[in-house]
Amino acid sequence: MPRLLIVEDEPALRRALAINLKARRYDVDAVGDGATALRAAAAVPPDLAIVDLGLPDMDGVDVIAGLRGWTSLPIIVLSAREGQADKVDALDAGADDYVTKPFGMDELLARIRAALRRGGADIAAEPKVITDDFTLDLAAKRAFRGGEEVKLTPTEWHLAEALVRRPGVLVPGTQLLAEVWGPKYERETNYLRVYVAQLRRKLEADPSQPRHFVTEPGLGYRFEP
Amino acid sequence: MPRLLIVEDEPALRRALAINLKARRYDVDAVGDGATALRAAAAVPPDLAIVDLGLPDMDGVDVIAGLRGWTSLPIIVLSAREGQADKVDALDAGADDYVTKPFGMDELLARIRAALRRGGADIAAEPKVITDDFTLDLAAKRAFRGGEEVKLTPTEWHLAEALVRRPGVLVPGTQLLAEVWGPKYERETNYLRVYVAQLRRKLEADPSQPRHFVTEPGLGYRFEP
DNA sequence: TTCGAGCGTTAAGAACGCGTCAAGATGTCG
DNA sequence: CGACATCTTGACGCGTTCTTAACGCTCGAA
Repeated sequence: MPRLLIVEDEPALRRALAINLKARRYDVDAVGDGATALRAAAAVPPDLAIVDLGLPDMDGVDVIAGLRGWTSLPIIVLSAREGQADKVDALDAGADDYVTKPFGMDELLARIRAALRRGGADIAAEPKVITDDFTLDLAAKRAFRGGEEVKLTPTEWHLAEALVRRPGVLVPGTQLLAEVWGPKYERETNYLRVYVAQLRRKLEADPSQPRHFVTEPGLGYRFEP
Repeated sequence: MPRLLIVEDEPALRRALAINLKARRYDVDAVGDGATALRAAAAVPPDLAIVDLGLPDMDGVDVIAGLRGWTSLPIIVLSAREGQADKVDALDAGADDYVTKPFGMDELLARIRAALRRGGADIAAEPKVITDDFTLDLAAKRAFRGGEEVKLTPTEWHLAEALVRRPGVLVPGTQLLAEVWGPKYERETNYLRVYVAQLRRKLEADPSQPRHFVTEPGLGYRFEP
């Protein structure tokens, strides 16, 4: 499930948000001030941050800027301030969305979904990848084919995720190698051949004629949903 | 400058928006109903769409869904409706942001900047090249002609990209050779003849009378959208 | 008309990338 | 320590793609 970081100084609202979002099965991390927020985000990068503009220790805009310095995760701003100028400042500092208090939980949830969706983290929100032949539950790390569970090794999972994350898109071999084995392995095309073959053997209905893990000769591999 | 598509039925607001955004140097396309919007977007894919929910001919949510069917461009929704349910519906249909009327132009501009920033205005709508005869999806590395997918080899892709990246511009043969095969191959005009012919055979409706990959005798080649 | 230059077409061998298999190396758990 | 799973590495065959060369065509100039 996507990991959310809530930065809200008012304890009542912080708890309410945390409970509501946890009920929606999000992984929630809730902190009360900007410094703690930046530290928490650095320790375990969340998939999305919800930041209150009115914080005790620093301006919310600075928190946004601090996050934007090193990550591109979606940021939703909460604020009681009605002013246009605040909105503009926050958005230009790098926020992705701005919600004015009081707000409804439904709206916030919808905006979270929208932000995660375009952030690409939405695979986490809907962590089940389903095809005609097999199903991958990325969150639970379980794979099924024809009702039977199939066991994938860690490397196989890593490779499968790298492909499944961009459905229909061609991923160059070098990029897959860098993502799964590290940048130094970009030339070890052997690894790809071996592990793609194993994925196909375990997941495809007919491994010799793969329908979902497709080779684009000379270019890379593609996952077809 | 990024291209914006405005879908707003009220003429006064439509004009006001268009004027304001044009003053900000955006390329603006303003239409008054959903059907025209979908047609305009298909003709010239914009970098961002601003959609009013209350349209005369169809629900704004359907416009959003219609756009989402084939493109991932950022969509900002305008609405006078205060209801939570409308926001949730629009966001879940694929909208990226929701602005309630009345709104300030500064806020809208800030939200446009935020949407373009994360959409990566360049990659969002750019990598699809569409002609009467074929479609190239440069990001996904897929080519279609008449609904059927066509396979291009690595070199063919490379050459196609070099031409398609500069629509309507004449590219000298030496430049193409240098870009695809390397500076040392600038005299191997053979390669060009062979591979341009293959591109035409795979993509043009009538390869013997090419309409999109045009030869400029003595000069080079040109891609006509 | 003849000639030559530039372009389109075709075909063949060479080179490359991919799938496959299998054995050795490494790691993990009882 | 041993058993087992996983990862790494090398080698081979096969199909595709690239490279290269030759030929025919058109068009403008001599």
